[in-house]
Order: sequence, then C-alpha cells, then structure tokens
Amino acid sequence: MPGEPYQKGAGALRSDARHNRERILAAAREAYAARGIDVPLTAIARRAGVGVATLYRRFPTRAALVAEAFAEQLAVCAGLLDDALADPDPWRGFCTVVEKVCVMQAVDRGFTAAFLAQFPDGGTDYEQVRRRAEDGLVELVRRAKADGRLRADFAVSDLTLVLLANAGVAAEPQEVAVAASRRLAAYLLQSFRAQGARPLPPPAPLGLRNVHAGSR
Amino acid sequence: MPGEPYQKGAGALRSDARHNRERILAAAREAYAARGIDVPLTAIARRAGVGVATLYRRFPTRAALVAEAFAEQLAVCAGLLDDALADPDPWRGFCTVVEKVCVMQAVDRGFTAAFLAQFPDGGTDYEQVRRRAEDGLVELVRRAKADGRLRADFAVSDLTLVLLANAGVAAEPQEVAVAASRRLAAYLLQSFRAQGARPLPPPAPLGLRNVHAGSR
DNA sequence: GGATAAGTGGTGGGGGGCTTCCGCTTGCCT
DNA sequence: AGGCAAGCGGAAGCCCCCCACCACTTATCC
Repeated sequence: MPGEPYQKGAGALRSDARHNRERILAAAREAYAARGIDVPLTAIARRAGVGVATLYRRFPTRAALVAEAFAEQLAVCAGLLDDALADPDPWRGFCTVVEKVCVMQAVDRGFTAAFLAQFPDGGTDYEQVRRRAEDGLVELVRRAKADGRLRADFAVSDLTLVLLANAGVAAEPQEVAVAASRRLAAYLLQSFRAQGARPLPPPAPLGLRNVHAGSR
Repeated sequence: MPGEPYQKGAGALRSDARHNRERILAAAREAYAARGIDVPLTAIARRAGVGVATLYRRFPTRAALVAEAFAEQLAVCAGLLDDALADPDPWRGFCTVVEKVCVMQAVDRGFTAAFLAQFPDGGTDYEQVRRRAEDGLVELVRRAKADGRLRADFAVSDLTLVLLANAGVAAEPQEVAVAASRRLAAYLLQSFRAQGARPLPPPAPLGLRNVHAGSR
C-alpha cells in the first residue's frame, strides 16, 4: 500500500495538496509518538504549518488520520510476523515478535492505541490486515507449542494481554518505558516457557478485535 | 484516619455540610471506579445531588477530592501489606499482596491513578503513608528472597512494574479486566519465583515516587 | 423562637477543542 | 497566458468543563 503510484486521473490530488498531506502525516506521527493519540487536531495542524481546515478536509475523521499515520508501522508489524513464521525455530520467532512489538509500543506512545483501535467503517483495508495478523499469530503459537517450548495452556489471547500490560508501562516517559518494557517482556516470556510451567487461572476473553481501545 | 471524632470546636462542619461531604465522597468514589479519575467535577456534583460550588468549596482542588476519596482504599492496601509482613511465609505474603492489589486495580478504574498520583502539596499525610509502604515492601522482598523463593535479582521497582502493567489491563471493561488481571498476576508471579529463573535485563528506574501518573 | 453566620445552588465569564463556512489563492490544463 | 476548479487559511459557532461570585436558606446557639 505505500508508494502508491501518482495517479493522474480523477481522484488525484494537486501537487501542493499532496505535499501538505505528507506534512500533516509527518506532524501527526511526531505528535502521536510524543504525546499520545489524544493531541488536539489544532496542534497537529500548527505543527504541519497548515490550517485546521486543510487537515480536516483531508482526513474527515480522527480515525482516518490515525489510520494513515500508523499504516507504515503496522506494515512493519506484519513484516515482523512474517519473519517469525519464516524462522525455523518457532519459539525464537515467538520471542522476537513479543520483544519487538513491546519496544515499538514503548517508543511510540500512540502506537498501542492505533494498533488496538477498531476502524469499523473507516473504509480502510485494516480489517484484512488484522485478520491476516491474527491467523499468523495463531499459527505461530501452534508451532511453538508443537515444538514443546511454549506452554500448552498458553492462549492466543495472552498476546493481547501482553499488549495491554505493556501499554501500561509504555505510558511512562520514553526512556523509562523502554527499560521497563524490556524487563516486562523478559519476565513474561519466561513464564510462557513450557519448562517449569505452573497452573494458571483461565484466560481472559481478550480477542484482538474486542478490546476496548481507550486512547491507548 | 477514618472515623475521626465529630469535632465540636472551631473548624467543625455543620451537620448538613458533613452530610453533603459524605455524599460527595460517595459519588466521587462511584464515578472514579466506573469512569476513571478524569470525570468532570460537574458529573460528580450532579451524582451527589449538590451544586458545583459545594463540591468545589469542600475540596478546593481536584487532588484533594481524589485523596479523600481513596483514603479508605489506601488504608486497605496498607493493611494488606501489614498482613503480608505478619505472615510467617514471606513468599505467600508476597504473592497475596501482588494478587490483591491487582484485583483492586482491575475493579476500580481510578485506583491506580490515585495510588500513583503524587500529592506534592496537597497537605495530606500521604507522604508518610507512602514512605511506610515502601519500607514495608522492601522488607517483604528482602524476606522473600532470604527464604529462597523469590529470585535474587528481583528489584523492588519490579513491583511498580507490576502496577503499571496491570494498570494497562485495568483500562479494559471491568469483567474482562479482572480475568485478565488475574492471569497476568499469575504469569508474573511465576516468573518471580527463584526456581527456574533465567537472566533478566536490568531493572527499570521505577521508584514509586517518580512514576508519571498520567490519569491512570 | 429568633439572631447569626455557615452553608448552599445557580449562574456567568473564561478557556479550549471540534467542526463548518467563506472568500481568497494557486496549481493545472489548454 | 489565462480561465477554472481545487485547495487554502482563518474565523465563527458550538459544546463542555473549570472556577468564582452572590443572593438565598438553614443549622446552631442563646
């Protein structure tokens, strides 16, 4: 989806409009990373050096802007998952995914909210991406279990649990957040190991599609 | 601190004022638990059946109201800690504290923010309570390590880590939150065990007094 | 039971964010 | 080069929340 060819026909943007669009997206990414997803639209517009109306016309709803702003990062995530599935060692792939996603959350404050947010009618093709990601995760978990390194009672929803928990530490200032997040990931991965596993309470009903995305 | 005797001298509240004060606190507690600490003051006032002015006069700053509203729960926490210290089995005490605090967080949305919030000049005696709690935690960790069940590289700041991580899942709707929180606590406690411990990245600089309390 | 001061609720100014409208500017195509 | 529509920025209207003031009510004490 990135690098879409410069359309020439109807529906194409004028050059200055395209330019502004990019500036808005850049400003939004910066602002989201630094201050979270709740930054006022006016702040983004100011940062981008455009009027509010421009921003608002280009991205009619807040969700639309968020979606576009984080498209790249979501693609990175998808790539991460593909890498993990390509790894001959499923447990290593599993760990890498968890660790890297945790870092991404810690580094970018808005990432979690964008990731979890549902774009029910945003017109984007996220639904498809999400479904593919979920399938990939299920498969990764299945393989890691079959390999005997991931505990058998691990639920796929536990990955959402990781996401939410890590979102909590990601709310801290960035430097603290990355250190804390790394440590949390290490702790959790340790307890996901099959070796030495102890009984657990039942998993929480935390599908990736029905979590409440409250701004983070 | 609760059950302060009905003062009669100067500084005492009139009976109706005292009554309203209680209603405000009750309303605040409900609202905080249900919607988090950011509920508008007007909503609390309406819920309490009083005017905004009354609320605002009785609690000049938002922090003051929060402090009073959560005093009871903080006392419960302190009691939990005392119980744990009184337990002859320090590891069991440690686990109980972690589990119970996690439940409290999951059940009450505002709890975390209130707990982490710094009341730098609120005039309350929280500073003292906090200090005592920290000392108690340090001691509990020390004993659990000496007992050989808590891993030696466990840092006291890891308890803050638990708090933050659990705050992330506590942001979900309550029913989901309690289930998820329970599972998270189980996972984390498992990896806090000395048995089967694996190396960890260094602890994060997460003192209880320098965490950033961003509304949760 | 009445004087009195503490207590009360409604109301209005102030600020901030969201969204839309409108007259001007500017890239594009011929 | 010139016409035209797409694009632009600012400003206005709206809503919500914070906070302070003020005329009225009511518990308390003698």
